[in-house]
Order: sequence, then C-alpha cells, then structure tokens
Amino acid sequence: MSIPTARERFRKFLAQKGLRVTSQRLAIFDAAFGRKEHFTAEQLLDYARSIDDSVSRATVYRTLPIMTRSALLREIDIGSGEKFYMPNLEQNTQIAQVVCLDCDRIFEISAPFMEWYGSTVSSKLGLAPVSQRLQVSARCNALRDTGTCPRRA
Amino acid sequence: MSIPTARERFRKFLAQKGLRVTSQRLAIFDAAFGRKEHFTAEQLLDYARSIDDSVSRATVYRTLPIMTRSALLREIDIGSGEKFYMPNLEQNTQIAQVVCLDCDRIFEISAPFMEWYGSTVSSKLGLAPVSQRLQVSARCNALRDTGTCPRRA
DNA sequence: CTGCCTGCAAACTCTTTGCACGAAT
DNA sequence: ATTCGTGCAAAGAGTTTGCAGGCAG
Repeated sequence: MSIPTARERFRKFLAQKGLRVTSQRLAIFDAAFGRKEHFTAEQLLDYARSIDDSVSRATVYRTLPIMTRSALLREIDIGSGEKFYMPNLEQNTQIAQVVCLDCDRIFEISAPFMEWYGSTVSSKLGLAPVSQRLQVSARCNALRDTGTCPRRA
Repeated sequence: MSIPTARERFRKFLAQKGLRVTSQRLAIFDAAFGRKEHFTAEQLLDYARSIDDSVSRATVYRTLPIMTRSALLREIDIGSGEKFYMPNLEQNTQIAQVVCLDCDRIFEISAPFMEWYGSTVSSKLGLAPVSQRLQVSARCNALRDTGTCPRRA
C-alpha cells in the first residue's frame, strides 16, 4: 500500500500551500491512485464520481494541476488532443514514453541517461534543463509478423 | 534560395498523390518557406493571406497535414495547446527541441544519439521505433545571472 | 465567520467538417 | 465535363472560467 503515504504527501502539500483539504480533492486523489494504467481527465472524473458522486468536471480540472505540481501525478502529452495522467510512484526518475501506434498503449521505461542528454543539449544554448521528455512512437513487431498483438489479447 | 527546389518537391508530391496544384496551396507553401522561426497555423494563415488574401483558415488546416506528410514541414508539439511548424530544410536528421521557459522560444538541435536510444528502448518491448521526440524545458542562465536574456534583447 | 472551493453552465481555443460553389485537369 | 478544392460558418473536443452558494479552517 503506497496509498496512505502518498495521501499523506497530498495533505501535507495542501496544508503547506494553504489549500483546503476537501472531500472532493481526496476523492480525486484516491481515484487517481487506485489506477495502474494511464488515464485521462474524463476517466478520472468517472473514477472519482464512483467514490464521491458530487465531484464535478471543473474540480477535476482544477485539481489536476495541483497534483502535477506536487509531483504526485505525472502528466503525459502524446500530442493526441487529450492529456494522460499517471500516479508518480517512483520519484526522481527519468522516464521515457513509448507509444505503440498499433494498440495506442503508453509504456513508460526508466531512462537514466536522459538527464545527461538534457544537460548536454541545453548547455550548448546557455540554458539549464528543468525537465525533459523522450517520446518514441513505435509499431508492434508481433502484430506485423503474426497478425496479433500479444499485449492486446 | 532553397525555395524553388522545395516548391518543386511540393508540386511533385502533389502530382504524385493525384492532388491538385492550387494557388492557395502554393501561397501557403511560400508563406511557410518564407519563415525562419517556428510558426502556428494561425500565423501561417496571416502570412499566406498577405500573399493571396483568398486563403482561408480551413485550407491552411487542410494543407498542413499534406505538407507534414510530405516531410516538407516539421510539426512540433510542446504541449501548449497549439502546434508549431517549421520548414524542414535538412532532412533525415534526428532533432531535439529545447524550449526556453523564460522566452518561450523553441530551439532545435541535432541529436544523432536519439536514434540509437529509440531502438534500444523499443526493442525491449518488442516494438520497432517509427519516430521520436526529445524535448527539454529549460531556463536561461544569462537571465538568471544578469537579469537579461541576450537572445531576447 | 471569512474566504477558499465547489458545481453548473457558458465560454474559450484550437481544429475539423458539411455544404454548395468554383477551379484544375 | 468531372471531380477535387475551396470558403464559410457551424460543430467538435478538451479545457477554462464567472458566478452564487457551501464548507473548511
């Protein structure tokens, strides 16, 4: 159970910033941390409403930036119109996204060398890296060869 | 002048795909290739209208995918709501984007190592990389130290 | 009590689309 | 002559915001 710890981090973050701990914010938080796959804002609204049906779309959209700023959630933009979110269980890690064009799934893999890439690339411009994203779009070998994606089945 | 060559590539591409060469498409093309900085769809509309004021927003949005598919234009999504475009002068190159959070400018730098990285990361998942983006958000050292960004001034 | 938070619905931004006219081949 | 391309305006998707009432501190 990493939920109690993370929820505690959330309460602490709220208190620290002078933000109020409301039942809606906690419901949204629990909904997010009960997920193991990526989710959209709209999906999060559904999940949160199944915990507390008073949660509104507006509050979800107002709470998401709070959670991403506190590094509880990771925001992933694969350029598809809507953003995806994911509980940030292991912190301080450089993560790359691989998006499968065949099944639309997002895989995240640890990418420790990205840090070096970011500084290398930024320092040439007199800039200091703040964050970085490596995103790979790819196709499924198994689907091409056998007609079926093992992950999809 | 790389414009005649590129425009020729554009005509060829259109012909090859059975698409018609219209004055609007050429105006949009010229507008795009007259730019040296990144631009948005809306800006491209303005530029194109100054060449041919019959160009409509719809046609710009319908022409952009044609130009990106033909690799004449590069599309850059920094997750800010709107997409940016850039004439693709040097082809076949892996390019990373560095976005300065202080001046909002987008710098593109060649990043040949990305290719290797994409395949390494994809192959672990049984995927074959199609494209990849490395995007670094950074802050300006000079602005922090001297209060002024040399690029802005 | 004070003022931050909330739900609702309208507004906003960027992009896409249906339609009837017009132009390229 | 066909058929594709166009402008216009409306629709769409995702997200943000103004407002009046509600609940945390």
